[in-house]
Amino acid sequence: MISDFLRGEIETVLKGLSPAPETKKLKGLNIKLGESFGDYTTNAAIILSTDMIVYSSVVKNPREVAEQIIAELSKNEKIWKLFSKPKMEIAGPGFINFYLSDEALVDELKVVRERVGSGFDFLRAQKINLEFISANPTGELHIGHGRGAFYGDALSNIFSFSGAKITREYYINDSKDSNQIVELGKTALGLGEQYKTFKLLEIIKEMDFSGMEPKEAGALLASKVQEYNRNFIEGKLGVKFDEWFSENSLYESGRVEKTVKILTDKKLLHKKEGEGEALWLPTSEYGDDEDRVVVRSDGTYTYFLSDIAYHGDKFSRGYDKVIDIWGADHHGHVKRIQAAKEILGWKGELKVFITQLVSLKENGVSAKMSKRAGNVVLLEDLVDEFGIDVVRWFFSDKSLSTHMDFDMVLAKEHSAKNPVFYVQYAHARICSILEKAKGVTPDGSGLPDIMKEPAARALAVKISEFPEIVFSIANDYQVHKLTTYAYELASSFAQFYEKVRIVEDGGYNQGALLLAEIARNTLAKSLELLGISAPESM
RNA sequence: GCCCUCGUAGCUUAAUGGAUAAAGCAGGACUCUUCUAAGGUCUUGAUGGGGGUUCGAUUCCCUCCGAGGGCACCA
Repeated sequence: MISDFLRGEIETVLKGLSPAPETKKLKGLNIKLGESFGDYTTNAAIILSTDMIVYSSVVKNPREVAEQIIAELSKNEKIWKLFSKPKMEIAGPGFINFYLSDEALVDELKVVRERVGSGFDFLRAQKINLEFISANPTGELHIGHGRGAFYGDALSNIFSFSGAKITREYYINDSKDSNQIVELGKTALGLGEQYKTFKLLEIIKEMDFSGMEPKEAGALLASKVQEYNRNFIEGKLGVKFDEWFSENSLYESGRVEKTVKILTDKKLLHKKEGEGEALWLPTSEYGDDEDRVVVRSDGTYTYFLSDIAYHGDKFSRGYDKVIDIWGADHHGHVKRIQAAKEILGWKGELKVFITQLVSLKENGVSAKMSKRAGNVVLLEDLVDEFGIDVVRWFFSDKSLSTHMDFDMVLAKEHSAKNPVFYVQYAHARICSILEKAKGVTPDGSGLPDIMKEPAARALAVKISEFPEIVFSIANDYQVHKLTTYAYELASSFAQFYEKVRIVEDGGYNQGALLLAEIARNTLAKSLELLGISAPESM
């Protein structure tokens, strides 16, 4: 990647300066992709300038420092080839802007072309487990689940595409002894109201619970609900999992029991004065607000205990990284599970991402969305109403921490002119053009020529950003950057399309044809990673 | 009361501490004899209030105001 290479070279130059900047300062070094300020831009001279002024006997301003950096970089043959001297400019308070040479841009295009097919190796050999959705088997998925679902799916795709070995996992809270299963059973038997929804009643109607205890009825109903949810997730949402992990299996396999034994053997559990026979794990010594009960006074196990057993199981499978994507209502669990990891010394990294809830607006008034109240908006209804592509885009173009306002009225208006159609339309357009040029294999010789056209060059630059975007997301998990990128890429193509004719009288503009093809493939890959279809005609 | 998020244009959202705060929708004005006008061009319009750190703050810190979520021997 060019920005990566550039960063390395600039750091080398900076470290070679006298006096050398503090490491702290180097952390503020930026290499940014830009449009109005060069293809790449850096603040190297600015972050340094205060040091220079303080330490050097000769006072220098950032622009002077920038000149010095450019002079050093110019001695580097590779840099020279990439940018060439007149293409490094000082601007503003001392930013250095780099303009790629056309040759370098063409080379980069060819790299992207190949990588779109083969993938990257940013996360090569990393084993990562991603657990997401994990909706309770007590009801259908609501729109809040959509965030974790689409985010987790796209992030998994991007990790895989970056060379990691991914396990997508779904945890099923089907422990037979849990209160929620018992409550579900009561509802099944007509003895309770918990989790009662229209759909649940429909399912109950088709089943026979006669003669069952609440516990049994609940377990049976939960398995039915789970089956329904799984079909929905795999079918309508198009989200696939490698592992559907049952909480109950942890009990059946003795994993939970074993966890208690480990904790007991290590003398990690304790009773509390005046708090009965309950056994506590001292999570407060590891950052949690208070200690947590793992074995209740009556000897039964808490959810936290099975969760420890579950995470212990995940880590025992040898992942470099274990990622949990939880809803905002679980944020209070983050500290305790992190504490459990410290206490038990699991090897590897544990990351927990919290997806903020989706709030519902009706006629401008915010309404609550609670699974147990009647006021639920089901994800399935949303998908049926707007289509999976629109819903995925709508959910994926926002950062996870955004408190998303879902206004049904606005969404309906929005869907007609949704950005996702714009992106898909650009893809379909290119396909249509390429169809006309079927049988023509552009050899790439026309590429340097077409770079002289600003709109073509701008498109090429946008395409060359693709590796940077993937790399960036693989490292900071900000999936929404990909929707932004896909839109910008589509927009760059639309502008290119206005300016450059690809199919000409009796022939083709070879450079433009190849550029369009690369744009198409990059666009298709971006959509694929997001789990959104790339239609060939619209 | 404590903890976690969030507050940016009329609306929905962007912006690893950087240059003129960026898009879409909505509003206004143009643009098809041309490979898909679901397109292109131009335009109106914003960082909740107050302090602080910094050469530079939407971003970091403090405080106030407002919104959502969580504070079980439920899951």
